[in-house]
Amino acid sequence: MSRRGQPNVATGERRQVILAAALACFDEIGLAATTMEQIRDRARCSIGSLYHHFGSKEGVASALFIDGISDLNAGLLERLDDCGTAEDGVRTVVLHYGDWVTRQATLARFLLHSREIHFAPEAKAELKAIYQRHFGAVFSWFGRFVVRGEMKQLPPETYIPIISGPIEDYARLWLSGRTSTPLAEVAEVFADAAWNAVRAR
Amino acid sequence: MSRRGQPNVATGERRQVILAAALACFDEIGLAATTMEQIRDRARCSIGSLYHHFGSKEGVASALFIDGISDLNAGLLERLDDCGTAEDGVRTVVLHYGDWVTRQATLARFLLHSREIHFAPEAKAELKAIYQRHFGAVFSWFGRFVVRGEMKQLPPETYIPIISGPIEDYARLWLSGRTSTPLAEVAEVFADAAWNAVRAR
Amino acid sequence: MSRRGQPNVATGERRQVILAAALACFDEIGLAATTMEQIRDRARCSIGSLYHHFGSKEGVASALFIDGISDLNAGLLERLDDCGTAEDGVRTVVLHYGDWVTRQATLARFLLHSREIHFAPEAKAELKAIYQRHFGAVFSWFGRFVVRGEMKQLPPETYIPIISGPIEDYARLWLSGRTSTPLAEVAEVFADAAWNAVRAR
Amino acid sequence: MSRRGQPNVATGERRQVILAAALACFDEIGLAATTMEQIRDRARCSIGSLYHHFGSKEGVASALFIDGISDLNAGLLERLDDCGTAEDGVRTVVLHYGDWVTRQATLARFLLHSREIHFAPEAKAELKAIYQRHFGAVFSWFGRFVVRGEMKQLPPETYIPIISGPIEDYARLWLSGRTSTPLAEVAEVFADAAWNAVRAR
DNA sequence: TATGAATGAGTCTTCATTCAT
DNA sequence: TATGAATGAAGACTCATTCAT
Repeated sequence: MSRRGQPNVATGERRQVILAAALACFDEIGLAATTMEQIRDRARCSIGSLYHHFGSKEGVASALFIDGISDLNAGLLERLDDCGTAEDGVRTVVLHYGDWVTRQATLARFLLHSREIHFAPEAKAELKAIYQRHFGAVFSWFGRFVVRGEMKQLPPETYIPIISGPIEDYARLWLSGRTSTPLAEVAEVFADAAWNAVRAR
Repeated sequence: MSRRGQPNVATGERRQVILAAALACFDEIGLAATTMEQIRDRARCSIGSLYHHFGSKEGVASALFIDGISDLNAGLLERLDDCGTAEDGVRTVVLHYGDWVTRQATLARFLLHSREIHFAPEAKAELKAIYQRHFGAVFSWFGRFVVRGEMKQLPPETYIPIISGPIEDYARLWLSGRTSTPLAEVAEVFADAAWNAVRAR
Repeated sequence: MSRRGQPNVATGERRQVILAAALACFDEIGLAATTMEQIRDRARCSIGSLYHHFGSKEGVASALFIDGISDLNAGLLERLDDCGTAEDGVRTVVLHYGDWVTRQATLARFLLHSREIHFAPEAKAELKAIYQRHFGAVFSWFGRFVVRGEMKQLPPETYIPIISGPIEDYARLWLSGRTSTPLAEVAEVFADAAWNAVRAR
Repeated sequence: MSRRGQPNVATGERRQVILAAALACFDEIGLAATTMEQIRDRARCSIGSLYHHFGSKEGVASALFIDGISDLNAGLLERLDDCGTAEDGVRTVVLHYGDWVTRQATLARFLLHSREIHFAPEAKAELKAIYQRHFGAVFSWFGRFVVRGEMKQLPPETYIPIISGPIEDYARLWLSGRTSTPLAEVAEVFADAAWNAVRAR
């Protein structure tokens, strides 16, 4: 039984309420500094309920992280489906990231600080699988354009930093409140830069 | 020789010994999970000495962070002094970051996770001053090239993400061990991409 | 039976056990010098239980103080109910104090050193309310005798020191072991002195 | 060499500065909560100096207490010298206490909470000697009036509580700020009460 | 499934005291 | 006499987790 998409509404709702409460706490107080008691207060449930649904504090953080990453990834693949050209694809990667971070600012802030989370082996494995599936699909989508000579041939590990690095960096800036210009307003600049950096000449 | 047979370290040296010990602990165990006891064991000093020099655990982390950022910044300004062209400057920003991260991998890993640190108001103010001074100098260095039309005119907040974002993103990857290709080997790729993204055409 | 074979005490009972243990410790070791560990050892409960019930060391002391004062006050009002004359009332104030201190010597010793306790604002407010209610009742009881001219008209704040001061002073002496003559044996002397000091002539 | 009255002016001054600083700290922060560091800050001297003069924190408190008690006692004996009648003597005991507490309010507050001090055996012995000498002199002064039948014959331990208890009780009240009527204004009332309580009829 | 009182190992931090200079 | 950096034992308190109901 997978964690997501189960029809058990009551349970699923309780789960979501807890995750939302935890996210708010992690964001305001920090992951390490947040206590289960604080999550419980915010979720208006019992300590027992927390442990029933997530097993541990780390379990809450893992679930939040995995749900978040899955949503972010799924959205990209969906939009990539409608793209026809390399430029379209590259710009979509950048713009989708900008859109998603704007819509899910708090969750995005949490995802960007994942290194604080001590994932259990199980969660680690699940994450690895998710990443492999996702980046497999993305690379397979872009591969043909490199083959056709429409995109530069670069060391494989550098494509993602070059395309997503700038907007991700700006997202950190914006999410931490150190800049007031909305992501949406500058996303096109990063899309341009990304395409300029990887297009073949 | 001091009471328990340890060499009587000069004050400044003692400070450095503690910071090095703390960095090693934060890196291996994580900031939140590291205890003052562990730092003390590693620094071979007393708990009292730790508190005498840094006041609190957060004080140790703050000092480490400020020292690190200052070193990184100072190095860049020094190298920028020898640059004559815009391209030279842009490439130097990227390459210096790559060099520094390679040389100071552990410290770099720590700096990249600054959000875990709960800076005291004082430390916050000091950091702000450091950033303002540094970025003031950097922007003033590059400003003339934008004026002369040798670099694109972009929203000011986007230059740093566009130029440094990719190598920073790759640095995260490399520092976390998720790629084995050394930073030095791909740094030129990011330098090219950065210059391509900001040069005027 | 609970986990470690201790009888599963009712919540109220557990509270009382802790308070009794704390009182014994405070008396033997001193408030400041008593550690929570010592209280726990004596109460045969966990540290967590201590904090669950009282929140802090100061919380234990406050509760002990408030419970004690309440018991002392309640006893006086009860006995005052049965008094018909001013002399009866004045003597009862003195004698009840003597009786109570004799019966509750340890608790009395603790109450007489209240200034060591750092009450939280909440506890302070509760205490103030208790005092106001109590002294309001006592003054209202005695008021008619002053009006009728059976007791001297004195500055209001001096009645309590004049009536209770001597026996309280002696109680300090006796409780600290600096005199061996029991309170009960000299209480009548203080009752006489009190009545002599406030009766109208 | 006794602690008081030495002609070494410089040293004596430093001693007084420290004692004054300590008194202020004890009064504001509480004896147990005051740290040597706080005393040092207030006395503007070094930690080493503190230990040189008083040996320990408890040593500071003891010296303060002994100096205070000695001053209070000496003043009474001086004034008693000028008294001719029993009534004069009894009233003087009460009024001198009131005067002294008014003049030395902070010191008085400290003396009234002596139970917090953990005197060293030496200090304990010194104190005991001081008390014996003082109360010996006082009792010897009053003794003749009891013999002559001018004062009531009471259990010896009850004289002091009866005579001094009320004003001491009021002093506690006033020193703690729970009454605004100055001691001086009500001292006569307590003098009257004391004389009424012990005069022979 | 839900509840929340109880647990206790583990932290950070304090602070009286020492002693080489 | 004076200084103050260094020491480390000791304490208050936290909080993830358990489990009987």
